[in-house]
Amino acid sequence: MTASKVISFEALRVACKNCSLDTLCLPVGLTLDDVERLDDIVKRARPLHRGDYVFRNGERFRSLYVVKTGSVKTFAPSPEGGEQVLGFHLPGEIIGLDAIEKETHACSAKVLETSAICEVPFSRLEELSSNIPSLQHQIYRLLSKEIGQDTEMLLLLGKKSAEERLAAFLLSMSKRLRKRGLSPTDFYLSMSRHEISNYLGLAVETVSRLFTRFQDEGLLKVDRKHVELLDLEAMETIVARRVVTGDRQQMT
Amino acid sequence: MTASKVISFEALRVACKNCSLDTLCLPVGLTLDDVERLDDIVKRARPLHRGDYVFRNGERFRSLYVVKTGSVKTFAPSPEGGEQVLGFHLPGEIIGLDAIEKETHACSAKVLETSAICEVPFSRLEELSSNIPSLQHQIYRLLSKEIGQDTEMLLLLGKKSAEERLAAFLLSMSKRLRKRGLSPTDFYLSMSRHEISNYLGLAVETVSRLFTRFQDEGLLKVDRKHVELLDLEAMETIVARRVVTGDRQQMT
DNA sequence: CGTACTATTGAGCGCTCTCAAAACCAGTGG
DNA sequence: CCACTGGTTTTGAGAGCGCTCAATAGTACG
Repeated sequence: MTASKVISFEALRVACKNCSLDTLCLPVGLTLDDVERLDDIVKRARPLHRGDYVFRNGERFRSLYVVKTGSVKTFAPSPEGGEQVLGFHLPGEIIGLDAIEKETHACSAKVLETSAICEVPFSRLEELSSNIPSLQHQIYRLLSKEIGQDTEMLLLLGKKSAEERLAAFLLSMSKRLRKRGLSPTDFYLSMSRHEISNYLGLAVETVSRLFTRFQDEGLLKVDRKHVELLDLEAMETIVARRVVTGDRQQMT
Repeated sequence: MTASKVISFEALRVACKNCSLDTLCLPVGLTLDDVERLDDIVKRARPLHRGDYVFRNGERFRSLYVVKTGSVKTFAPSPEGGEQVLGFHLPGEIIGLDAIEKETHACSAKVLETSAICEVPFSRLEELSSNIPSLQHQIYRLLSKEIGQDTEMLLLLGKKSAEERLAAFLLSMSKRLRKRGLSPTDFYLSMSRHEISNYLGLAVETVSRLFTRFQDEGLLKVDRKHVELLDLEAMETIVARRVVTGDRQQMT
């Protein structure tokens, strides 16, 4: 909490000319000067096209990447050619956090549509964070947040039915779009059914059937990649239904 | 990489009188002086008994905790009284990393057997890390590692069969015990079948049946909580078998 | 206007869950 | 020492969810 000119969230957004820098900043604690220094190390967003890689499994880790526009999927290619989709990343979200430890990317990242991606060289970010405590704190928070999200996903995959998984997925998209000022009820999915099903640990056919069923039940309208959520509340109910399957007591 | 007296891994272990400090340190980059300062902020390990809480869901986040001896389970209690087991933590492992962001513990941690737990006040650790770049780096790595582990677990729950899950669980225990210098093939499980099944997203009965089957197949011997792994290689094969279910190609 | 891919729909099967009961274990008090 | 009790673990039988296989429909692109 450096005393000098602490900037507001809005000022911050303006200050971030070339990148979704607000992802890395908190609305408090960073001075305009700090933001400028941060801005300096962020490389200009380069536009990537559908199918382009942001980074590949096995590459040496050098930078974090922030999605500015578009969307990215991360996935772990398995030897036999199959892949496990690990996540979908929307504007404002950071990818590459899992590679810090081993200094090698354990997964690949591919853009799903034409996207602008900012590169943040990690070593320089690290240096900078040594000198700006609130930036350091923000990075700790970011990493911690990622852990929290993984934990939620873990719960989803471990304990929830196909229905609950798809509902949770759609609600997650909805909330993240809302956060970026986009419509939380009317959007296009940039990923295929196959990718969704892979991500959710389901078969493509199951996902397809569920979309149809949700539509029949009036929860949403779906046409190809275009989704319109009609009853967010009902979907919340589906997700919250049962957190744990058949759980009697538990001592310990 | 401060030039002065950089200590070795062994020296480090010796220097850590009251805690598994090596978890927080890297064998390189920290001077003896650094380690002492780190040691100063770590509170003496207090012994907890089976069923005691390290922290509870909803409590304000103040500290990270390092398991020195014994074992801990973390879990997210669900409203209806059920719980979702999030992880089991062995000596040398850190818990609480997911609470940094929200400054509130989103899960609870309970010791499974008599255990010694070190407390590391996070704000002091954070301060210290501002002044010791290599400590900062190590914390980034720790957080990143946690993300990587969650990702692996995610893959496990999303895509693997009951058989593969239990094998992966046992191998994970085995590897972690080996890392601490304990027998990787002969050990006692401090958690109940119920907790294992909950963790793996399976029914208790399924886990029980699998233990029996693994034993029949000569993979292990099991008696109550005592497990003896007889064929680590075969178990590795089971886990690696199929990373992704029914995955044809995938374009994009 | 085909070609290739993606999405949907249908039928059948298998893995894992659920329900139910028995076996086993640990601790308690007679 | 043994019966009693509450708990955990094991074992068995049956059902259902979601997967697999297969075919059809719809869509994008050359």
